Amino acid sequence: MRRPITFAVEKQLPDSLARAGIIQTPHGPIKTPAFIAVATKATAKGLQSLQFKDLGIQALIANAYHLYLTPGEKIVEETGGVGKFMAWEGPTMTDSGGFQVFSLGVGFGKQVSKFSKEDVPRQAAVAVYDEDIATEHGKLAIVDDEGVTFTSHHDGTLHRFTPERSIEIQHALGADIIFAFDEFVQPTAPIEEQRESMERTHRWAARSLKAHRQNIAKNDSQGIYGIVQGGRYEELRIESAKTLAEMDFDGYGIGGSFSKEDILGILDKVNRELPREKPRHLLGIGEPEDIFIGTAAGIDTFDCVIPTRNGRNGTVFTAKGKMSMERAELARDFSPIDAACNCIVCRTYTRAYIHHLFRAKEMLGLVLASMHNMAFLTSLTEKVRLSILDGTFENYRAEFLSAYKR
RNA sequence: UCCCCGGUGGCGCAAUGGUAGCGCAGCUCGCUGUUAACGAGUUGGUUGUAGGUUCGAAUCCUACCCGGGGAG
Repeated sequence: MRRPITFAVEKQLPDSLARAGIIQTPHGPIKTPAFIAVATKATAKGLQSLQFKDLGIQALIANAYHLYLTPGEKIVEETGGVGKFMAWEGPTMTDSGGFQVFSLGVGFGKQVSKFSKEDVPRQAAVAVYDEDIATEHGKLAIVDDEGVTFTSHHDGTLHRFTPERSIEIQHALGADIIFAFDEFVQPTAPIEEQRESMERTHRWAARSLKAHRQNIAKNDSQGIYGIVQGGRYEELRIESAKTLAEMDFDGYGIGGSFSKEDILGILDKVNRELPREKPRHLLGIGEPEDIFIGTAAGIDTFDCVIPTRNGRNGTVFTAKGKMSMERAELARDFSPIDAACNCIVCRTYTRAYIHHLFRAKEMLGLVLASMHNMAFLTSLTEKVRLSILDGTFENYRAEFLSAYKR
């Protein structure tokens, strides 16, 4: 039986895990390494579907939790799936909602970060079921082995996700690639807590996989990725990768928490445990430096909110590093955002104009910055891909990073 | 001409006797499986002018200047 999602490695670098390949989906190919645009609520904030191709977007990732709450997965299903819903013909993914249930439930207002930071107060990163803390601000997320009960961040209503329910929702949403329902705990959680959470994630992975394979029609049109957890602990990460590798997923997501410093060290060890012939997706990470680190460690696809979020918030990427479009010195800068960039924004508008739009709080500024950032990340990832294909990856990496350091 | 109200950092305001705060603007920074067009930090003031009362004045008194309103 031919699976809906297949992966072919075109080129594997000899002394590295870096590789270039093609993921085939029912809605077309994804040439990897690839930067997947985040479209949580069926919109890549600020960008029109019509523009996606021009911005180098190959595929999108939407979110089961958000679309379940609004507008509801049934409505998306009735329109023909999340891609159709948002007028996008290409490949799509959906995240399972595991991350959101925690970060929006108990964690809301508590400054949850995937990255461990020393200055975050201990209780600030609580991401799991402390009922006292939860009810303190009316939020709730209680985990049991069956699933998780939580309140909607919209109206406080009570909901329950199980691995089976998450898969059912993702079936309705109809993306080409769906993700197993996983659990997320704070990066600073002690190893015992991480282990417990990881083992629960493994059980949920098996159930997610089973729920998917049992639905013949959906199994025929959608692929499913398992999610590696284990926090910042190398032994847990490796164990998680080994455990999931034995399950017959169509690909693997690397989720959860890292500290920026040890992401590389852990990542390539994790990927060595995963089946070479299956695609690997690094969930939610995608600063330019991360693309190189991830690729070198064997990651095939990335997704990240950073191009659109930073764009909306006035920060743009350039070959020489990040830059705030609101800086006073740009008032009379009539050059493009990035002279080395040939995206439509850089070919059309000046820094002075976009600076003005931000100062004037005109929404076009947010849109243009988001467009450029998206084009920057997809183009960077494509260049990474080409450099792998022609064997110049390490050169390109060194060249880019030396110019990029700000 | 007289009467009333008001003059506080770029703008809008607060502080009525104890040595001036806030919002916005400005400046800078941060955002990594998006409740985020968000969040954080920060520079600016001899309080219209000149005197006086007081241990001490943005606050009270006098004069003048400026703005707004009213009377004539």
